Amino acid sequence: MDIKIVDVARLANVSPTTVSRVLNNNPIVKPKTRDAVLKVIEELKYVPHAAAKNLRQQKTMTIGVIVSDIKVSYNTDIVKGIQTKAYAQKYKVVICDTQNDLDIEREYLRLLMDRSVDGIILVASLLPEQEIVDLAERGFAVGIIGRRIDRANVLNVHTDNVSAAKEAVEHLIGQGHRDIVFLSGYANAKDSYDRLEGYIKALGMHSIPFRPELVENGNFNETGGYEAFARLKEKGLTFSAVFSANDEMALGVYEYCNEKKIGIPGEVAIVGVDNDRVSKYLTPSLSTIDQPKYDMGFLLAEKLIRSMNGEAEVPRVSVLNSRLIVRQSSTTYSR
Amino acid sequence: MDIKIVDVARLANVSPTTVSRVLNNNPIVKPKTRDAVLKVIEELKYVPHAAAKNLRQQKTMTIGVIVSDIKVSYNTDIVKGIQTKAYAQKYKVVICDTQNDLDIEREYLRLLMDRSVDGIILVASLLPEQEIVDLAERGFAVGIIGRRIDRANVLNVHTDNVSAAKEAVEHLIGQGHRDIVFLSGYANAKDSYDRLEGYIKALGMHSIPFRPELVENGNFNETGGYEAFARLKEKGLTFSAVFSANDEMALGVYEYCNEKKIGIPGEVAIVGVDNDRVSKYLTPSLSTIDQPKYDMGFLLAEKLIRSMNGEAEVPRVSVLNSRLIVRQSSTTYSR
DNA sequence: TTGTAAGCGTTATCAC
DNA sequence: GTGATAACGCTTACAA
Repeated sequence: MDIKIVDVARLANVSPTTVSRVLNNNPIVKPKTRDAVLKVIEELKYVPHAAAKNLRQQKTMTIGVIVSDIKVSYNTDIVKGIQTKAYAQKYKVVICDTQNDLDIEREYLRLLMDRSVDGIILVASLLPEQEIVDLAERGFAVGIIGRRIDRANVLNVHTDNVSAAKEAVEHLIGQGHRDIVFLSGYANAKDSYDRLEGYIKALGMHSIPFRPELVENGNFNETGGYEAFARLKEKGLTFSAVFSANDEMALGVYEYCNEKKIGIPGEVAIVGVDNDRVSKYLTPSLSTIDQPKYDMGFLLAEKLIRSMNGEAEVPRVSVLNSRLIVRQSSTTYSR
Repeated sequence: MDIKIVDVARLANVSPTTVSRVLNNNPIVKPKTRDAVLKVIEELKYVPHAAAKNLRQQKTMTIGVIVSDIKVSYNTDIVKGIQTKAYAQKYKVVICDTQNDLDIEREYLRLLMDRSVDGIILVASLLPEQEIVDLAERGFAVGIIGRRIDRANVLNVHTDNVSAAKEAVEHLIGQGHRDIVFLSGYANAKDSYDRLEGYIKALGMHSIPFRPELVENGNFNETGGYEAFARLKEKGLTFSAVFSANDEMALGVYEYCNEKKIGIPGEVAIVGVDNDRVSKYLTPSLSTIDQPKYDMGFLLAEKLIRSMNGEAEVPRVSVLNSRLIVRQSSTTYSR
């Protein structure tokens, strides 16, 4: 437990420097010496002390990932992508879960600024854009996934929410719907705003008037979706379809419909966003927009690592394509 | 970015020691000095360097959690419990995802042995018991969740798998079933073995002969469950119920039944284990054994922190109760 | 109440 | 090829 490099050095009859060289695979050491040292390391079960190494080298080979909620499959899929790239490059990954709380997110950020990580990735971040920019300006390697942001030194991978939403709504229109609800997320979330834009565009392309009363906020979670849908119903509004800015809120709609015996998709068709793990298991299975979550994580990790390694020409922003997965909840002919 | 304690000290006209005292809330510093120092810290946006601090103090205030798969809700629920306790005590949490690969698990373990964490928690670990014991013997603070293990210096929280399985199977028997399949996990998993024991006990208590041909291995995953169930069906065995050692495998059974139009619970009743996030969304909803995952995480984190702080009398092993959640998949009268 | 100086365990630099 | 030595940035005796 408290064996250090000098202990190894002593037992192997070499200097600490040599041991260090062996540890770092410096090819200059004579094979014979190297083997002797390795034997002692094995014998003593020596493990280098990370803090000492980090202090001396001023880097940690670790990436910090700040996630809104580790239980959401959208986030974990992204994390998987990050991990895969990171490990391949010998980077470790530290995951921090903010529980969707902006203050906790800030606290974590401060925590990670102690240089225990070489770079930071934000997933589903609530942080105001300016604070992210500040971070970058202070010299930290920062990337953000899922949210569109185009600022100096901030790496970004996102999907085109506008056109994805448009595709989803057009799909509903194609199924014969004209009165389509839009369930939005937090008002301040750009994601949500973009989806609204796509929704309006789709309506416009088919000459369907935009009815603002059909837009309701469900705060991106199940309960919020339930309540938003309940409000719409209780107002007595007429509509035959729902486009939900994420699958979680759609779950709330399912629940409400179950309780009130409202048939899906017969009486209400639904399309969500995120392709959450549960959505394909629902009855009826939920149509949704699938984002290439894993790839987004992988790609941003790659960008970040390249930029941490001093590469100047790392493309700052990448846009990946999402795709509509049509399942039972939006198709009248099946079931 | 590279502001250090001396820079703060210089600007505040004090010694580095005083700055350090302010940072660590040492009450001995005069309020006036303290304020002056804080102002400079703020001004310079100084953040202490973790590696230097860790090196000097020989601790990191970080707990490492090694998890089999971050996508499985069983794991994330536990992690949430760990986090909550840890953060309350000012500990950070590092999550490592082994992707159910024993070699990756070993690699992570080696990584964490560099003293970048003060203690290690294993969740759904595949590691042979002896290796865990070795870890503890080398002086690391180690805890393991979900798997029963009673060895010196290894902290443990688990549930009583035997009686939980017994309860589930007795529930099925109570519903009139006598020919009950047991879908097991990896052969070497103690968890799975315990559940088998409970299964056999329950049969015994109701004088139902144990039929070994009704036990099939599904490797704890969806595909495995599908295939195991298919093998049973193709052998032409008769049975009216399935007890699956986890919910994932039950998903496979659902899939098979869907394809072959086998009615659940009419033709086959099913009970799983884990209360996975998806299980309540299935149709029919899946009866399952719910373990207090969050509490398990919380409790083990508490044990670990206490033991890292040198408390001698930390109870090594705790057993929590799981409970049967009866849903539609095992009750003939409903739906 | 504050400051001086040593030391945590590595690795980088420079000799040999 | 190998080794002595300084330095990374902080905390903690001990002194003042």
